[in-house]
Amino acid sequence: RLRKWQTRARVQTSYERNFIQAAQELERLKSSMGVPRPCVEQALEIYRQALEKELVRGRSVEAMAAAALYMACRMMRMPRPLDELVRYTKASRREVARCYRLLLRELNVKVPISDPVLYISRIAEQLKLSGEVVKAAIDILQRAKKAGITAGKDPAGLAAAAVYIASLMHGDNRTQKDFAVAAGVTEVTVRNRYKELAKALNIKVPVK
Amino acid sequence: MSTTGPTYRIENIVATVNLQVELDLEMLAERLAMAEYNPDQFPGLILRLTKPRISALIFRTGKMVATGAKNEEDLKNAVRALVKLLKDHGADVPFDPEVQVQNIVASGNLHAEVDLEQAVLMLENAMYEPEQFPGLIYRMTNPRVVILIFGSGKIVCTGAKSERDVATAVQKLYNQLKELGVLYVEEGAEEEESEEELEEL
DNA sequence: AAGTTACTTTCAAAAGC
DNA sequence: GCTTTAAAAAGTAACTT
Repeated sequence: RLRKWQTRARVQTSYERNFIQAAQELERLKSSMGVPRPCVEQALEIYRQALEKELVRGRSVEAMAAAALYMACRMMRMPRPLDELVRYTKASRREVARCYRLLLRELNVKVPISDPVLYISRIAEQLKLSGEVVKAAIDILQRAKKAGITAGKDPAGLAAAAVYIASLMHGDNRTQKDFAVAAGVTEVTVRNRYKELAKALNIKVPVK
Repeated sequence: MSTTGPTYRIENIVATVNLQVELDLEMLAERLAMAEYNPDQFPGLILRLTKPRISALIFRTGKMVATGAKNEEDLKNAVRALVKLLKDHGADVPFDPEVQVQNIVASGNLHAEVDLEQAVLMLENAMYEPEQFPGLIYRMTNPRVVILIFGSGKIVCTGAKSERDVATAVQKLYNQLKELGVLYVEEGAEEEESEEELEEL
């Protein structure tokens, strides 16, 4: 056994072993969550940098890999909510969030500010909405941002409400709950954002 | 009429007290009805005072942590009350133990809305993740405090060891944000905000 | 849909796991 | 790192009524 250990130690450092574990975990997340390959590749690069800066010490490979993937998806402009990502890992939300903050601080990476517009496509896909509706929703969000009513709000909730309003204006008859589920927020949140957006942007919704 | 600069109010003071003597927490827990003591869960005995509403964590080593005070006066009164309480229940503790303020939490108001997206791009050591928390988290270097900044202009300052640090930090934050041009006052509300917070200093 | 309660974030100290 | 205390901010969530 000693010889086997020596052989392994010679060809595979702890760094490499850890990296391989992370790569396997990211591969698993990719297939279970349906994350695009570019995001996984970006996550691998982030994880590699984290390993080089020894940020993985004392932390679980799963938590750091999940945090790297979360960051990678945002960098690739294909954000996945942290709460959704956490459902596929055995690491706790708290641990993943802590790793993410560590990566933000220690790596010289720029993660774009979370933009509610990026949450529209996923909602639209799930509800099979038209390009017209998507365009209208994007316009609503841009106006909302100019009106200064988006500060501190969950981008997913803002996106859900914008798409809901855009759908109503295009004669769609799906409920607030459909949009809430698609966005991963509650109906209460969609309703609150909807009221604020309609009021601030003077949006009149056709009474069906 | 002047809703000029920023205002703040101390919400909580955390302090440590060193009684310099070993304490029998088991005995104290038996004699003090209001005491909460679950050594399996936490090594400290928990006492909640009601006069000034302050909570104390008392440890075997004679060290304690007092939280909940809104001013130094309440803190001093609480320490006196705690000392008397412990003495009355068999613990031989000194009358005026050493008290050290460890952290001060204050809420505040910049009286102007803040463009958090712009602010996070221009401030060093700032983080803004609306997906997880509505406030921008700003780590100020000097004074060394952490400030949570909300879009409404309301803030929370924590980590300060003195009220002076809070005052300095809040004013400095206001100046920095103003300089960065990320503060906005509602067009028709330059001089309002109805609330009664005249007692903020 | 309104209300209530409760959790997210930040901080520091204590003793011990 | 965790456990426990307290407190505020604004948003979101989960129950009740």
